[in-house]
Amino acid sequence: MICKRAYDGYRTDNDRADPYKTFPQDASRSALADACGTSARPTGRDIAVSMQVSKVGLPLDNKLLASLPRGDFARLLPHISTIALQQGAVLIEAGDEVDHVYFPHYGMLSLLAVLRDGKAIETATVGREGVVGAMAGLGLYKSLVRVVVQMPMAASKIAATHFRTVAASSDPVRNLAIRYNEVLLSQARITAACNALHSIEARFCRWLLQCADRAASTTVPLTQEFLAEMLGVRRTSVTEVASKVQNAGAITYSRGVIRIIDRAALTRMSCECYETLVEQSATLS
Amino acid sequence: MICKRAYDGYRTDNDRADPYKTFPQDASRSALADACGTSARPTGRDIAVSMQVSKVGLPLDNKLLASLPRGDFARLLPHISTIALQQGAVLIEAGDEVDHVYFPHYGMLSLLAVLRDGKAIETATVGREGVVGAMAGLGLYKSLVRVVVQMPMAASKIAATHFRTVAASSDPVRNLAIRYNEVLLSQARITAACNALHSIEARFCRWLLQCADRAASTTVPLTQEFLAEMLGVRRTSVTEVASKVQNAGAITYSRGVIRIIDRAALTRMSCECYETLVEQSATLS
DNA sequence: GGCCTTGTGTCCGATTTCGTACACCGGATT
DNA sequence: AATCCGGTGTACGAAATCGGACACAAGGCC
Repeated sequence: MICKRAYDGYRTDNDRADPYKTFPQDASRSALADACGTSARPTGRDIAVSMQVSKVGLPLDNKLLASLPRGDFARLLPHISTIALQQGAVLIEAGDEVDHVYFPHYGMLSLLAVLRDGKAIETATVGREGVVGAMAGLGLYKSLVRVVVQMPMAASKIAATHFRTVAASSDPVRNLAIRYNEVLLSQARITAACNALHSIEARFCRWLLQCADRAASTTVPLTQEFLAEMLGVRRTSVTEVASKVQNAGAITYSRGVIRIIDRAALTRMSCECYETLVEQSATLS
Repeated sequence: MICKRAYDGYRTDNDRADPYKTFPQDASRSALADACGTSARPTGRDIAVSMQVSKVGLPLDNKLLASLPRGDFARLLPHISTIALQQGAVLIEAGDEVDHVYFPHYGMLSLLAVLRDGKAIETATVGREGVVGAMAGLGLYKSLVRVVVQMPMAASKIAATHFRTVAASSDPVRNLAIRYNEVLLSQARITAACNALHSIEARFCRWLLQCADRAASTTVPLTQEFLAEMLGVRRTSVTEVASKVQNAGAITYSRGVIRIIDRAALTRMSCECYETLVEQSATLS
């Protein structure tokens, strides 16, 4: 039963206790979800982890943070800690209180709508151009979506209370949240249309393109099972289209790693939605 | 070809010139899309149209306007005109400048994502609990969706420039826009999930329930063709499920009028999304 | 009354996607 | 080297949905 697969699989009792929950299939991977707890302000104490800075990036790698006026950014900075996130981790669960705001440095988060039967489906993705949980700084306290980590990544993390305080007296910070929310809205709408009108093959290709952009790489480290969840289809359907796309020469893949060989071909096999997403995102930023 | 049907059908050259565009099939209906131009403040001049007030409602019929503090509402009021809208009218076209903000008094608007091939699909609906175009008051000038009138209705209309001016110095007005945007986001996400995971039958039923709520009536004045557009499916698919739902005793219908006979049965045949929509909307308001 | 137009019903084969079961394969573990 | 397990391939019938064609029916209009 789908219900069982999706729900029990993704939310065990263990998961609930651990804020950096992992999907079962990731249990065997190296546990790199250790919050570094490094203030971005380099103090003596932090020199020890400076090696990790290159690994986890800097707050200014996030485009929204980078776009803030110096003064406003400076007010957020003391509250920022940098955190590494493990692939598959559930950053925020649907229905939970949003108590932190996350600004990705690199990598990709997915926002999933969660149905009562436990099925979950992607409604938007967030990379270093965005933020999740920012509306918690403007009065919305409960998340309506599940936020999962699509690939190993790092982010700046700010307690919602701190973010709220700064936002209350900083127009740029408030506007950042509002404007990015508009991007999320646009993405959700396009996803709604795409889900209703486009084939699995087209959606599969669209998703790979997005993901490759976010990874800034032609290699996408994802299993077909994972992808099937995102697209809301059977795993075997993904296998079928993946195989077809591979035969067409656009990608190769093997055991959890998909490589894009011919981006143009992939674009041709995808729907217009990829381009629309890029365009609208640009328009709104 | 769907493309031809949807696109050419819905945007002729005539349509472009007329701000209150109508769908072709509505051309024969009485043209009641006359903007009343009545300020809600009853001046002597307006007594002549006071008969129409009961027909078109009052600004305070809109729940968002009604929720505003007296003072803030008073600042919007001078700029409000009341307008009647014809079923099928396109209030805002995707890509167009948003130069007015609309607060429905009753009835229902649909927000449609428009694809390049002209196909359009519903991503959210707005009734008297909401507003469209409000983000134009916060820096977003171009609409990313098409807004169409689902049933004869009336709304308060404010020039975006005026709304912007008031919003700039009124927290409640600004918050209203931001908060309602959150509702639209929630709706779009649920729609995305529903489109991907639920059957046409379930979505058909969900839509009727929503529509009936907004109409505050058990009668929904819509053709199957129209509904098919909203759901992004073939007209004949709608006929099939409509017939099935009618045989189940939940509705009766005939030539553009659907009547809900057994709401409980209809709810049972619909997906959870109807309830989720209601809940999330309540949570966010 | 006859004629259109619009809305609905039905039928057809084609295609996509589903649900499920099971085989296979490769890398990690032991 | 043997084993295990997560990831992938495949097969099959069933169901949903599509695309398109066409017939029918209700109501307005002449």
